[in-house]
Amino acid sequence: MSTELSSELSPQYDAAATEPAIYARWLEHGVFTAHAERSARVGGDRPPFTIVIPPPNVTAVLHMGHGLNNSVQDVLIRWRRMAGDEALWVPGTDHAGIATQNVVERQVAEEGLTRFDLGREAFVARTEQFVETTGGAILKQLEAIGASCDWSRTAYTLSPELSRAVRTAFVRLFEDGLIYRGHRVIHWCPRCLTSLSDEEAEFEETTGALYHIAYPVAGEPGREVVVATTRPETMLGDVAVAVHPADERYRDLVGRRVVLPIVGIEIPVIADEYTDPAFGTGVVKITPAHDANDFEVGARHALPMPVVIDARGDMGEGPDAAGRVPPELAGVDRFTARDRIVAMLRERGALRDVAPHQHAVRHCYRCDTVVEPRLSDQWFVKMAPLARPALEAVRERRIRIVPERWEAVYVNWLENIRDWNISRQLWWGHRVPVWYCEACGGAAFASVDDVDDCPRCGGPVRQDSDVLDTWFSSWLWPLSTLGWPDERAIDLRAFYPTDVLVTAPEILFFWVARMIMAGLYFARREPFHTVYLHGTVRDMQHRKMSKSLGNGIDPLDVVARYGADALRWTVIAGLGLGTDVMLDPANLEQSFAPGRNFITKLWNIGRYLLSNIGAESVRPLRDIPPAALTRADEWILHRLDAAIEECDAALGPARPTGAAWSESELRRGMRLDDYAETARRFVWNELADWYVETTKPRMSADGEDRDVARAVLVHVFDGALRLLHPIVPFVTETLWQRLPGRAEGELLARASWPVRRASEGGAAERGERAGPAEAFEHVRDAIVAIRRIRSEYNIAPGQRVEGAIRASTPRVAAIVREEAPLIERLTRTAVEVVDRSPAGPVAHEILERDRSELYLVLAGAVDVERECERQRRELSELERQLEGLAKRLANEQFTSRAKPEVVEAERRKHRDWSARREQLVQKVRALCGD
RNA sequence: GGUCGCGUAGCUCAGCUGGUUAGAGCGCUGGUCUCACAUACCAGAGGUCCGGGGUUCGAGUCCCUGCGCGACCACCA
Repeated sequence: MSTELSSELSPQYDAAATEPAIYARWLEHGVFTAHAERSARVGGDRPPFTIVIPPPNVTAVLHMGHGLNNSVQDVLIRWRRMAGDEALWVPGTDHAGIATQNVVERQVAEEGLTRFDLGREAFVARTEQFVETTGGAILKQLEAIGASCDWSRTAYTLSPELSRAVRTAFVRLFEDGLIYRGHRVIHWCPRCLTSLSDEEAEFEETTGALYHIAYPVAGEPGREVVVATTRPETMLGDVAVAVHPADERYRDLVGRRVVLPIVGIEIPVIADEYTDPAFGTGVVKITPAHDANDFEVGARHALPMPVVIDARGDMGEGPDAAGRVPPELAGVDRFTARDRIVAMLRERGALRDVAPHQHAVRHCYRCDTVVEPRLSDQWFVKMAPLARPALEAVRERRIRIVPERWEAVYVNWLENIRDWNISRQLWWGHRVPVWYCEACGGAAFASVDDVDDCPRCGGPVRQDSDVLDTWFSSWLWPLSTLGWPDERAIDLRAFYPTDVLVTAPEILFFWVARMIMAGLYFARREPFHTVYLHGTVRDMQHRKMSKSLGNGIDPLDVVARYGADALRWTVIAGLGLGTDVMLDPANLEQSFAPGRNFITKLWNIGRYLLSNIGAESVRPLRDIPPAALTRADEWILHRLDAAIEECDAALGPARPTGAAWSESELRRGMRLDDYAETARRFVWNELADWYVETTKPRMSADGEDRDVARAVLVHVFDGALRLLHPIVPFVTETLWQRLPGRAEGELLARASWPVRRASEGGAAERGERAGPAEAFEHVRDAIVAIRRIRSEYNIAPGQRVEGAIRASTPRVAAIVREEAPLIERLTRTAVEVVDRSPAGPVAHEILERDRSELYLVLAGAVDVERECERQRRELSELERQLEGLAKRLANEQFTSRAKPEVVEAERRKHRDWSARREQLVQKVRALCGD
């Protein structure tokens, strides 16, 4: 990039060639690097503004979901950076236990091996190497979409620093009694060969069958009970059948025994409230080792818990299975076993019924295998004590969730929180920092540092072989990336708590809620004040984009074709609060047209500006005497102020003013689509469509006025580029570099966010300026009216016509008269202002006869008679409403019972409307002549 | 089964505490190569605000109900 003043801009903007160079320039100038010492929290003069990235899996490749998520974060970060905050966006990756291990296992499988063939150490080494060579590619890809992350702070959940944070957290929870070893039924993935947390075992609606099986009552030939089950194969592990204690039908059976078909052993009939008498036959089989509920029942009744299905999901061969699993079923896959058992039952006449059954079955969130409930020993975190403060943080508005409706989901989950299974039978991850002494057999202990000898007896120790759930490192992310557990770390002091967390609702429980718990528990502060949950990128059929459906869009492909700006603009402008973004993978052209077209528009405004300014320097706006400004100048400056104000309102406030969000702040801000739309409307519909057009004649005439137009144009375009930079950083930076007066090393990326010009002056000055700005609206209205009539009467653009305008007031007449040249230029209609002219319909008649003459009647905008009618209708409508309002205010019941502020609001409304009526009455009188 | 949400133009959605003529983008129709831009410009068409009832001077907005759809949670075998 050169900063030399150039009057030429290529006719087409070449994003692919420009963007990488601009990005390199930002890096070179260290624009993205945050300086902790500048944070007001450590004595600096800037409020910190921090976002931690939702770390993508280290082996992931960029997809549209990332594109959306990171565009949002970058908009916020760039906005705050320009607004003067010390902005920090922490990037990084997640080691992603199961996901990464699965990838490497697949590689190993291609060599005909399993991870067990390699052995733990070799497998982990191989995974490390794999991550080293191919991992983190996604971070490079984020650069392509313009992410302004502070790469000097890139973090990784399995790095030595973050591993230390993980161990410290584990040890603290362990010593506080919040981590315990539990023996119970958990979700087990027979393919990944590991346990899963409740959140990792996802429900999927499935149509299965409900099998009714007869269990003969022992010692009472001919009598039987029928149980219903969706999983007949688990019957091999049955230890009882249960009925409800109050169920009359089976009362006499309680305490008796029934014969378990196929296995042929006797099991007791027990009474337990868990049984629902209304479901099926009211008798339920109890398989404690393979069903979480049955486990509870089994525990209550001190029943044995034989395991009949092994870790791989095959019918077991272990000691428990002996005598229960028939030899012909041993080692058979659970689903095959189901079919065989059903066949065996049918053969023996024990199958009473098979009915289709709709139910939700849990699947592994990583490989989609049907989860097998399995009795095992796992590490759990006691969640209730952690959940309570997390609930309070949201209830007390120290954290807000946007959009608000997710708050209920959050609260609901936390109120019904269940303990978190954090151990995984994997090899890739943080190994559980618990050691067992082989010699003295004392209690297991946790340690931050590796342990070689038993601290009690000095004997040899053995570390727990499990690893921790990936999310056990992710939940520390806002802390660990900033230096925790070192409480004195400057980043931690300067940037924690962070500000906004941007993510998708899918990981509200997995990640967001747990981060809040961790922040409050380990650092006594909530980790952020805003959770922004955005929608999902979907195709035109509203399907989630996915590899398997082949309906994905590769963001890098979009960047290559239309540029990162086009991608960013399209997703940000299309992102209503909490709504999904629909894109058509089959038609990228159309999907990204809004972004591409808008960027082209910006580019062309830049071309116009530069071709009219050339290498000459331009006076700063503040050196232009206010009296020299034209109506159009005043108008566009006024519109810029309005745009700035609206953008600020759509985006902010950036943080709560107090310790918690106030009621009035709560629902404001984070409307990125409103911000984008406001900026777009300003640039396109106001700056380009109107202001630029008005400057054309001024540019071709020499003299003072040309300089004024140039000064205003540069000022306004500069403001527009600043306003748009967070969304489309590349093209705005490129254009901004070319504006007159740029010094070497000056970058838009760290220029200041625009402020309203009006706010610099006093209130009186603001009011004074509103006049000329409003006057231009009359000119605009006149032009639109003339164009419409020309279009209605099909007058060819080349054909000049004469028009007469009758204005509603002398003031409007004066404005139109003065601006006649401009009106003529923009409508190709010579206009004349007359005091008396034929009224609208008459004018049209003349027009029909002779198109060389066009009579227009202007009253604000349109023909006087229609306008008169319109105003009359409006007045009568207003009067009707006013009457109703008066009625309400006169109503004793209303004024005494309603809240005082409501009554006050109604009174105010009445006053406003009355004033409005006065205005209308005046207008109608002037317009209609009565 | 529980909780929450949604149904407004052909499509995707805005419409705050009820109040003038219900908006935007895309798409569509007609007209223009006007010296920054046809990836553009100008003009326009298009809505019984899901159905029914109620509250109100006034309902897209509040209440009830019916229909349709979605999300999250959940141990009904």
